[in-house]
Amino acid sequence: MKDAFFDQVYQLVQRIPPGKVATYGQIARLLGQPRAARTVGWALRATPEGIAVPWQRVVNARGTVSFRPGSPGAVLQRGLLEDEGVVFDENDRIDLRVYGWAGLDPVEIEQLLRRNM
DNA sequence: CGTATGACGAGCC
DNA sequence: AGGCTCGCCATAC
Repeated sequence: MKDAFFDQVYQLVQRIPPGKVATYGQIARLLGQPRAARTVGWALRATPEGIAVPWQRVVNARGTVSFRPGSPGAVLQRGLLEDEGVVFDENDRIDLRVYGWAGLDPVEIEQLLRRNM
């Protein structure tokens, strides 16, 4: 497929339902690049403001926001998630067993990506 | 075309 | 437990 990895990330992240979160590594694995977690973060950082990508629904493997604590980005991401009903515990962590997104089947991934090439 | 850059993650200490 | 190192890899320059 001709789409750059970044675009694949955007396509998949748009499938995360409100109130659920996925991890960088999970997105990377679902796209068939299990070692590209950092690149997923890079892609989200570069998210075009024009398109509606729910970037706030992607957190790190520990269930925490990956911005420097107290930074504008961190406050914004947490606020957006809480507005969707996601709960942070006393350690600023999200229980992925509760709010973690199940992801998509390989077949669904293929269809999703093929649709946009 | 080589080097740098992380919104990561697993493992080691 | 919590911090630190080191590998990773698509892009940017």
